[in-house]
Amino acid sequence: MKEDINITLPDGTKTTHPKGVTGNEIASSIGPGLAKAALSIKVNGELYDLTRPILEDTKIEILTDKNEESKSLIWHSTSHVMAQAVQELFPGTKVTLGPSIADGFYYDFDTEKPFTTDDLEKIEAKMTEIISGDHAFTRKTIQRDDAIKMFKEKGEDYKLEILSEIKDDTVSIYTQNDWTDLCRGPHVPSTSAIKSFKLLKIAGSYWRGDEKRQQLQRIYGTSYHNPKELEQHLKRLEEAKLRDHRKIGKELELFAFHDIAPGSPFWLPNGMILIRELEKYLREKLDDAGYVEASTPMLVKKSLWEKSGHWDYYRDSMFIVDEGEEVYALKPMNCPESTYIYSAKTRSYRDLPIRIAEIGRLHRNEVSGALGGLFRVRQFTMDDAHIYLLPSQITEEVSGCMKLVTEFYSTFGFEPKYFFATKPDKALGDPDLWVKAEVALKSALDSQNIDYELKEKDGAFYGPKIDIQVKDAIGRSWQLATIQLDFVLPERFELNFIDEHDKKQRPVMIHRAIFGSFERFIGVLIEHFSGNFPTWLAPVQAVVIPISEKHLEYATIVYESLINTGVRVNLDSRSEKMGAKIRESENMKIPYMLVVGEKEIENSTVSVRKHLAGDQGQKPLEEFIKEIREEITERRLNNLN
RNA sequence: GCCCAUGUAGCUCAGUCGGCAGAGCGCGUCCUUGGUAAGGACGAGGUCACCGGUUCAAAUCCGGUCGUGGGCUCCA
Repeated sequence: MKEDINITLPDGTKTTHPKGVTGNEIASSIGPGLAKAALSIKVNGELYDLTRPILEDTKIEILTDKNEESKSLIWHSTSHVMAQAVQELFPGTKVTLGPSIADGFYYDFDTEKPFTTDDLEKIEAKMTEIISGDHAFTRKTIQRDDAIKMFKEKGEDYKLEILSEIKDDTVSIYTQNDWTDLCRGPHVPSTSAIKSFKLLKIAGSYWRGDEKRQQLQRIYGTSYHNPKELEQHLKRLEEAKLRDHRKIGKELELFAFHDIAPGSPFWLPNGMILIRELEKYLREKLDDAGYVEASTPMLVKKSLWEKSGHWDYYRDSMFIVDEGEEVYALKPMNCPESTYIYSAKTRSYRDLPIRIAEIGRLHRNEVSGALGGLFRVRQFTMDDAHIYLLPSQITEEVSGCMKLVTEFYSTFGFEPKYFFATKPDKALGDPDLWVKAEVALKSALDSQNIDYELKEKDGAFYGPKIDIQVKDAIGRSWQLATIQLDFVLPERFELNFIDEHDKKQRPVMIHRAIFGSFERFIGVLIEHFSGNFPTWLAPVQAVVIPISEKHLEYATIVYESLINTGVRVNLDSRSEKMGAKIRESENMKIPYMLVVGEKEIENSTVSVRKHLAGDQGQKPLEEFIKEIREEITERRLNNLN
């Protein structure tokens, strides 16, 4: 006789089922509607196939397409269908890995001939055919040795490599429509759960992500149970494209790239305004936070890089200038040179912490395939700072850095998220100092009640760090700021200070950046704001639009009063119709358009039109000036995004 | 760096089978003087990324170089 097991439903209801009951059976016992909608079952927190027997007392949850988690099942299942389609269409193709990812799935194939865009259509057609067959995904547990035999017969070398790494005696395989893959699962019950899918792109990849190993062909796709969701997903991709900083940067004349300097932006006057405003804001903040500013040479002898260790580990990414007698290199980082500012004179413990900021232009010879718009460049400007301090000052100083970062980000509407990375296996520096520093960093986080994620062993070899990510207006995360402790550089450059007993001691060093690089940060800002910058950042803050030539005189008065109060304003005196001028100003995303005609001259007013918000009506000129000045000075967000 | 795609006017892009280089926007000149997202006419503007090959003939086909875009760390 079969024994019974107790199943607890999410609402707390307890039911009894025979041992070996499946998710399908439980769902049916609850209701036919649920049985039909069910995609998977969560057993003690682990996802199971609906056909997999449950063997012990447990809490369960039946998942339908309403649950986010079930999406990854659909994606993963679709990747199997795609792999089947590919192998049917292109015999001889070997399968490798095909996981679900953030918004879909991919599968990597080893194939003689790379796929083309036309192939994608063929593969999609074949997949549609397979899916319409309503084939069940069936799980089978088999002996590892049997699996090895099976995949050997199929010539699936990559699966054999995976099998050789699995230590269990048994492995699971999944079959749909006579096509079988080694897979941990779980899967949706049947291909019919895949209601809509799309293959998105073909890309190259490497087996195990290792460029020294076999080059593979990767196909990305996504799929949904609800066709509407696919539509929404594709729409989101379109929207992200509209925000692309490369597109907006061109339209708003912020920067340009030229073949003559791959990976290095040419900053156009409008983009330069962004840089200047950010620098200005940064410097205000740094002054308040007790920083001093320095500037170090861009081109230095290689002996510096030998001393810092970069020559051994970083040389491939450095631009080297060999002018005959001496080899120089363009600095890829500011830190080694910063130590020369510190050691320019004897430091007392009373002087610490010393906070040295540097807006430093750096060059890194990134491989050509890594470049991308402002996000990955060869020349960039870092908002760097190096803080020299006593070990006992770590908590307070790191707290200060985090406060600075948080304040900074709030100005842009970014929510920071913190990551605490601890000592990696390969680490240099005094182990005692590592322990103390990690405790100090943790207490800095705790003292400010900051939620953070622990990234164990993810610190730099020279010290633990706190990384800070922000989420932008459409929910994407960006890693921008970092606060890193360094025990190695002070050692290498023999930095010291005189302590209260007149003894030389070694300081600790903090590297910190708030927005990382101006280039990347501006790229993120462009996409975050969709180019609709808050007024304080907008390259042109207002444009005066006279209705006709008759109003040009008054328009000039308006224009000059704004100029005189420091507003970046244009006067559009062309003989165009007002509608055309407004259209162009809207396209250039200028925050304020000031229309002036007969009525405005009579009343000494301006008609204010706000970007994306439309006509705001008349307002005395003085009032408008006061308001825009306030908005700019307070660096207010405009909430247009 | 590697795989795929791609490069035509300042910008966005057409260019079929290899047969005289195109459009819209922008720019210049002139006309027009207007009330909240494009007024009109005329005109200038090209080493079809670069180098080589095939051909009577190349933007178009082939090879190479350079640039750009996507991907190459989401673990059966």
